[in-house]
Amino acid sequence: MQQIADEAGIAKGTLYLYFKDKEDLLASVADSELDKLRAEIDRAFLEETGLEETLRHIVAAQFTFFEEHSEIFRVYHEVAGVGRMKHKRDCHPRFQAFLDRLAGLFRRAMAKGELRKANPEGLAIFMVEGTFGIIVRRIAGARKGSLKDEVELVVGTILRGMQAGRSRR
Amino acid sequence: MQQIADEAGIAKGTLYLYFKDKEDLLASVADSELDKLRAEIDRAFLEETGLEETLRHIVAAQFTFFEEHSEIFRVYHEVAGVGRMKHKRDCHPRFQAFLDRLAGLFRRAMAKGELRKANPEGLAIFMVEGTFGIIVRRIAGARKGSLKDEVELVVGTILRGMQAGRSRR
Amino acid sequence: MQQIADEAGIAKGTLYLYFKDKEDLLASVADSELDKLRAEIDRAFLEETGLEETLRHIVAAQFTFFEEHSEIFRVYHEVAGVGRMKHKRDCHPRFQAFLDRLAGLFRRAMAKGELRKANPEGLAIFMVEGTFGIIVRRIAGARKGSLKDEVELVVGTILRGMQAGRSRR
Amino acid sequence: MQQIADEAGIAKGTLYLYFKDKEDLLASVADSELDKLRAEIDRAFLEETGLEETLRHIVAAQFTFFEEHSEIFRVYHEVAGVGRMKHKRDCHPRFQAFLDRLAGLFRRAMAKGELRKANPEGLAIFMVEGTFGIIVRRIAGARKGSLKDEVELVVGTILRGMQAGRSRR
DNA sequence: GATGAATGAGATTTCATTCAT
DNA sequence: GATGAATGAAATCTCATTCAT
Repeated sequence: MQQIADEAGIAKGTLYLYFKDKEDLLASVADSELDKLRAEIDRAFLEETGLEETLRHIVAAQFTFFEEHSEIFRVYHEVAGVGRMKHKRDCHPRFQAFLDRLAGLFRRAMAKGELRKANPEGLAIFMVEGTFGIIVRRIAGARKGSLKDEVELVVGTILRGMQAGRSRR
Repeated sequence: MQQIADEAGIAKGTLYLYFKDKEDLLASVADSELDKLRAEIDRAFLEETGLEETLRHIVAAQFTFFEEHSEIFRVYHEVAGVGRMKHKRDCHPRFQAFLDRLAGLFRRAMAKGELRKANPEGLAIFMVEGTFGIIVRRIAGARKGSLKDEVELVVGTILRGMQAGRSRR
Repeated sequence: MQQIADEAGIAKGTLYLYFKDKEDLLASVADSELDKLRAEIDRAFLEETGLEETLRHIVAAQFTFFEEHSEIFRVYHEVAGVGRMKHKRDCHPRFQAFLDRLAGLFRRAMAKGELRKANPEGLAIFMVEGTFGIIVRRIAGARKGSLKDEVELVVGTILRGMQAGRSRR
Repeated sequence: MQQIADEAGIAKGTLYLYFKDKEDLLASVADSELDKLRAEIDRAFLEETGLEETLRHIVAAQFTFFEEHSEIFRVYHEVAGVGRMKHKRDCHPRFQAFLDRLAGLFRRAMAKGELRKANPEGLAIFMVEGTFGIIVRRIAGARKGSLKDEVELVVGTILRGMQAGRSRR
């Protein structure tokens, strides 16, 4: 809490004027800042640009957002997904909602025959956590390279896989 | 530590007979048990069954091992990869070695033309962390389904992607 | 630490706001209060009143200070000289500096022919630890008697010894 | 206790077959080994060689004994004199007895006019603790020099003091 | 008797939370 | 509202002591 207050440039006690406790703070901070990311992802889901563009939009939004808000990523990761599931048995409702929405996107694409049949929830988790794995390493400075390439790696792999001779339509 | 001791049915102080401190305990527990997983993954890397079978072997080994050692996964995840990178700036050497080896496998496959050109380290991270995402949810009880299907989801996606009309050779 | 906190009328945790750890606390407490004693001893060394008066001044300062700060003596003795040498292999730098200064005083007096030739460091240690031995017993209540007599005992013995017929100038 | 057991070449538990608890062990160990020193000091007190030789004998016995039993000195110092007075309010009965005997020696010498009048208990404490101060530093390796010189420093100072022109009878 | 693994009370230290200013 | 010194519950760690083998 001291560390958070320091970075925020306010006093430790002041935090408790705005947040009930630490958990509330973590959730709220992530929540409020993340609204920008959520808005962007919302837009991705709503615009009717087809599966590939939608995925590209979502993944690019994540890379871009956390590139500029690396402090938040730590909190987000702690409170939202895998990090939280080590304490509680579920992930954050908002995060779950995002996963569900992504799974829904996959499910519809499977129904339309755009994607082959598979477990849509699993695919959503796989893509999102895999993406987070790459983001963590970027934040730690262990990866350079353009965001564009990272996005292409994720979306290209999910859609077309890595097998040669199948990569371009 | 008290909690760990309680679960182990021994006294708090007893833990310190076997481990220097908390960090040592976490690392050691994971390390010793994980040797079985490492051995299995070693075997996967060494047998010459082709890229697809090797990947399948690795991923299946991970799912199977953590299915039976779910307690370890928490520790492992904390000490090895993403979890650790939130405290330190690098991941565990053994984990990094695994990532490197996997990246090497990808790199050679790319050189041979089996896989299309991409960033092999990024691909390794993506696959491993994505897999862990699924494992966490299985452990939490949020996912049922056969291990075979989970493996197929991961390996199939990595190799062939999800786009319809490209899934079988 | 609990005991110290209790006596100070504050909470255990509060101690750690002011001191890094237990050792720091012990050293600091002794250090800060001891500045008064150090100042007095400094004065003794600096005023040019001759060997005998200087020694009398130093020894009197020690008796007087620890008479009024008996709590400190315990800490001081633990952290500074003999007490510390049972843990570490040296005594506290400040204490060593005091011993050196005293030895220097003796050395110069020997050079001038005021004192007979002997090992000045040994003499300094002997006088200081001997003095501390008496102080401990005063603090414990095992000795009454005027401070003046105690000082006379120490300084008189060091300078003129106890042999009869040699005691007065 | 582990350390003590190791040095003794027996198991920790075995210590408790012979000693009730740690304090008992420290006291007993010191006691039994110290019997040799006590015997020597007894001899010093009993032989009728005059004050100076008696003191020389006592001090030499202490230097010699602790030179060869430096491990004991730590215990002895903790359990007997100044060290103990930081916990309890008195020193060890045996140590007190030694101090009393030494003070008695001084008192008789004062009565006979061999020593000038002073506080015999204080003188005993001063001499013994001063001697211990030098011994500690020898054990720590901070002092070299012959035992003979150390003895001479102590006894010479006590009897004749350091003032020039008074040193030899 | 001897052992040393196990114990647990107690010591040190941390840190989320409170509250007087 | 804002502050940060103070708190104390809980965490980590130590070590004298016990007891099954």
